[in-house]
Amino acid sequence: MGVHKVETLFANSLEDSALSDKQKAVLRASLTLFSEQGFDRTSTADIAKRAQVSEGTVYKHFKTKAEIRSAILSSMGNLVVPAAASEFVAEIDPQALTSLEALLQFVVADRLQFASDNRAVIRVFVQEALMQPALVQNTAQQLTKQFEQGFAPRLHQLIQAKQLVDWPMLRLFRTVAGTVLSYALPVVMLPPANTAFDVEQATAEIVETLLKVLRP
Amino acid sequence: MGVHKVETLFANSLEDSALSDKQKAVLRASLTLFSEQGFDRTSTADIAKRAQVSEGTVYKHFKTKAEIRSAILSSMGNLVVPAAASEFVAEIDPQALTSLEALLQFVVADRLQFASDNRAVIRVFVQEALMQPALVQNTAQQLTKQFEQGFAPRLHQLIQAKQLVDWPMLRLFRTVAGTVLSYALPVVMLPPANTAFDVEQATAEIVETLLKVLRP
DNA sequence: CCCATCAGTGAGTGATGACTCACTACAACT
DNA sequence: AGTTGTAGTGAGTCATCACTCACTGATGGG
Repeated sequence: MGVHKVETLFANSLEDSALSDKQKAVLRASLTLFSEQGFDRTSTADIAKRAQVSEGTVYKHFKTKAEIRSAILSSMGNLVVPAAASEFVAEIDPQALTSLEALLQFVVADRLQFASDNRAVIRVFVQEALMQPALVQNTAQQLTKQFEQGFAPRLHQLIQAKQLVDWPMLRLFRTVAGTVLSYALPVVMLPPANTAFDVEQATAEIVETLLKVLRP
Repeated sequence: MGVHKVETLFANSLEDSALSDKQKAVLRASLTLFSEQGFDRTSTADIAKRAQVSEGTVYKHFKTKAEIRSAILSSMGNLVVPAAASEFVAEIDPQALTSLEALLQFVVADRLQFASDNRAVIRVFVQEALMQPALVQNTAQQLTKQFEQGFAPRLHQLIQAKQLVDWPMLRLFRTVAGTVLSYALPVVMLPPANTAFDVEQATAEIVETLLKVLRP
């Protein structure tokens, strides 16, 4: 199923960028702390401590604390999300094309796994999105583009094959996203300990539900 | 449809409590600022300024800044949510019982209106919920209780009348909540200017979608 | 009329936290 | 060996912010 941990993609994307080990440690520590306590409640001293680095080092590469957040979020918004999405689109099993059920099966399982793997980053993202509408809009646009290129054509095929109800793309997207969200949200919001989450079972339930709606 | 603005219920609930006009102004200003900039980025000086009050006055009634937030959130969690919810349950048109469609129509329109009316408070709540899992769990419990008392019986009736698919209550809840969320989320996350939101049309679409899933 | 009470004031305080800078260690090149 | 460049250090600075307190003015009861 490929790499789904944004942390991993993030780390990989840092290998290329000429950052020293300590700088990477700073970014990793920041991501952890931001997701645990929030950006504002994380001091640069905290970051330095967690990264086992002096506070000066934190500022050697990043001019401000906000720049650290930017590094994480832009990596997320402009690099990781599209990367994950296109990887994801590219990965779609060609045979998944043939049946609505197989397509849903794949998409739903994939996104649930994504949500469950990336609690931390999602939390940072949501937190920031609440204060920066532009961030929401950018990401929405990115996703829309990916969706229109990767998905819409396949959906049109399914509609023509009378396997999929003939609704506007936005409505199809909403239906799937909403149902997936209703399972993913508790996983992201609650501590992992409280949520014994069975991706397979959830997927089965969601797909069953969606098939009822999405068949013509 | 009764009062749905949490701000209004909140204000009403303050009328009773023996707070002076200035104290109420403090709470109102705090709510606005918290929802606009977040709790951490709002200074007590900001609050005082917005409430047209000296900083000392802010601390006359509330011992700490966190106490202001508590006043807002607990009012939300322990008072307003149940109040709104039970008001809401009590309001359900008896005739709505007879048909699944009428019930959905009412519930969906009501919750959409709620989301659209209460962007500000919802944002404060989500922001805080990200850092306090306990808050999520408390609210979830409150809602569950209300749901089980107010809704579950009616749903059981509909199931027995073969009007509603025989799924566990949690799954029924998820289905409805997920679909409503897929319409409500953009409204809450994006600035109102960008979202010309037509509750009626959205309701119609959601109900149509839900009927497809929820019929046996 | 005087005193007590109390909401309200705003200058002040101590702590915190983002950011700086003079310095060190070390590697690479001449 | 000497020079230069670069990553890293951590004590120090300055602004901000949550919170305090000595004071004021208005209200009302005796």
